[in-house]
Amino acid sequence: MLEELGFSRRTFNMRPIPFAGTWGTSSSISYQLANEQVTREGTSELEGLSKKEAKRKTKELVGERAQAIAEQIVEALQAFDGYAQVEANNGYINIKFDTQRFASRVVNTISELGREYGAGEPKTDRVMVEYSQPNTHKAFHVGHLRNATLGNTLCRILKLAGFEVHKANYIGDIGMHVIKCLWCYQRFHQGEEPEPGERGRWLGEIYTESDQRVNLRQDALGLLNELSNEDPAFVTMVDRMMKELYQKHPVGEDVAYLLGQIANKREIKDDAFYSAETVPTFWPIAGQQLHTNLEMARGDREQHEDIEDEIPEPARYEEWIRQWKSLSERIEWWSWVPAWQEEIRNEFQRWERKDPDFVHLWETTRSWSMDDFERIYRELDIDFDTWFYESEVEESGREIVKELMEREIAEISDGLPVVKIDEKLGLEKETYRTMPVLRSDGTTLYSTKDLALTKHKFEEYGVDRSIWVVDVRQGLYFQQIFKIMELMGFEQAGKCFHLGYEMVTLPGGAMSSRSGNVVLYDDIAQAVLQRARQIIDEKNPDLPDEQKDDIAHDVAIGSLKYSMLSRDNNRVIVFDIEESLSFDGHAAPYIQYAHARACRILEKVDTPPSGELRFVDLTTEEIDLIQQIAIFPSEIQRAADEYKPLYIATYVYELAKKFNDFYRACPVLHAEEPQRSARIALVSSTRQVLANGLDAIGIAAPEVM
RNA sequence: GCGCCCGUAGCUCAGUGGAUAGAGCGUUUGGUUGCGGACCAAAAGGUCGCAGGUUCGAGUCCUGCCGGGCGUACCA
Repeated sequence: MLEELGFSRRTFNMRPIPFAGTWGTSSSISYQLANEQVTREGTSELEGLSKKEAKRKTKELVGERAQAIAEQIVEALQAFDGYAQVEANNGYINIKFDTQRFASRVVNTISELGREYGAGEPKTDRVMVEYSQPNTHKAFHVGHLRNATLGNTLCRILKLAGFEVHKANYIGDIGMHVIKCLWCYQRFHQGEEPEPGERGRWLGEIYTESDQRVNLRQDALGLLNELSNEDPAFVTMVDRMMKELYQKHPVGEDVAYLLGQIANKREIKDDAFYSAETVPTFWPIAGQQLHTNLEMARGDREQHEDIEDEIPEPARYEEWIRQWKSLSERIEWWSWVPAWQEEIRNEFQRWERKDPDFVHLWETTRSWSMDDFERIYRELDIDFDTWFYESEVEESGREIVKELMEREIAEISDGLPVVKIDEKLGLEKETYRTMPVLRSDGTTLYSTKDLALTKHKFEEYGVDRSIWVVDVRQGLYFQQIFKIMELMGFEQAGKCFHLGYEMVTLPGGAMSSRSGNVVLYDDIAQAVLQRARQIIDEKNPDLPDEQKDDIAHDVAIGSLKYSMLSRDNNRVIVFDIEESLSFDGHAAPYIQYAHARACRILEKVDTPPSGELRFVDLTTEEIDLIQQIAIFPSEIQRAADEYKPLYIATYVYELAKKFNDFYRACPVLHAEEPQRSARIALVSSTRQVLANGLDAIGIAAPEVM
């Protein structure tokens, strides 16, 4: 057709018309054609103009020409049948569909396919997705929730898009964290055993305590170092503080060391002290000074005009004092730390030689955590086809290291086997760096086990693609793993993909169980459930209790999941507890509510519409809604192609919004025939797509709420 | 140093090289002789971090800079 008009042949690149209430497709091809014409015809009009003016003129000419060409093409298109209307607008060619015909086609398709609507053609690729990977002996917090939700949703979308999906979990049931936890348990909590149901959480607390014990020195000095660097008042007062310290604790070398390091803002190191009493003795003095400084920061600033800018905000002092207080409770641990670290190393050796008592304790406590995880997955409606365990790949990990050494891919450096990846690849610029594959004492690292597991996945599972849903901070780590697999000659390494996601932080900063700045899944789930239940009691007091519980669960969990999915995965989520308890606006309950509303209408229909549907005099709201339900399958495909559950989270929200617009503007049950039947069918289709869409992101669609 | 990510409305965030950059929260003012008000409408709110470049056309692609976060050999 274009050739007839004297243009060269090309494909029309169509996209939806971006105006509400119109339904069809548009093309900006006229711009491309106009540009070619203008360029070809030369630049006589542009002569003598500055570069900027020439550019502006060109833009103007192209714009005019585009409109002319669009009109020309529209003229030619009028001769064809099948469109309701064709028009040239603002240089674009808009082809509007016959709404009646397309509306009934979309609605009929959905009604035929039902739960299958949105599913893609079966694909040949088998995809393995590894996600969740919680550590036993540690608490499950909202950061883990992001991973589990993202991974599970990705699996659902890939499956719907037509891929054969293999869901894998990889439990961190051994490693330094487990050893630390069990050391602390035996040393300080021997024989204690909480109620079933609380045991997993309790173990997590033991782990935190252990971590605090071992890191006491590091944490205390961390605070002092921060104060040296960021609180000028603290540094100024260091002489007076040292005088006081010297009176209480006259180990001259240590006092001089502290004085020197703080005064010169140099890092204080814990192995530089002669006496283990120095820091614990200094601690109350430092705290006193912090309180004095806080008073000063709060006080009349005019009195300190000379250093006004340098004094930190009172809020910072409050935070420092909070940290100081928390550390004060355990500062007497200082002298124990080296011995404890030694004990933990010994504990690791007990595991290495499979000491029966130790293994027994490990098995028992491990199952406490596993019971918890299984309960949480049930609550979240998240499941797996395969469960891998770190403890199962330790041996094959050692073998793979042996192989790496024999093949000279790995070498000994500083007393431990490492792979110098850049060197092996002949890269000049540092890219993959060096990866240690075993500790110098022979114990296995995370990398040791992951190499073995990856090999296992390649050899035992016939997967074409393998995806790891893991925190983005491990980006370099996975590149290293994949490169090492490549160096070993595994072709599949090219089809490995690390789907990274950013962390979940709290308003007070990054989550850290050691500092107590953490939101546990169980706590937040309970709070959200309670709130959901409370709202249902208000909105729908007559429902039976059991049903209320079910709905509260669907709404609460859905809401939590949605908050994890409605942000792009490479964006940090600042988890706000207040916000997570609000069910208004852009959140899962909004979408679920639309679904419940649709169900309500359908419930009141006595006889379902029969015969051919006639969509006459469609309103803007109806057209927008029909368009939205029509694009569901392509949205699924797009989300699967790009590994972006976010697209579907956004999509279902938009759909709910459009349904609510429709709901307000278009009476259904009170409409006249044939409109009534058509609208009932549209509500039914919309309900189906809402349900399918929510299912794709793992969120329940209750019929009543 | 090197590498990755983020910067869009007061706040939290969407945005597939294409038409007038959109939601939610918050603020102000309204809406049920209609199928559920967990809803809806209106108002106010923008140098899309800055500067170049590519393009007929850039929030979107490229380069440089600024600001923030993260990673960078025996944690996972």
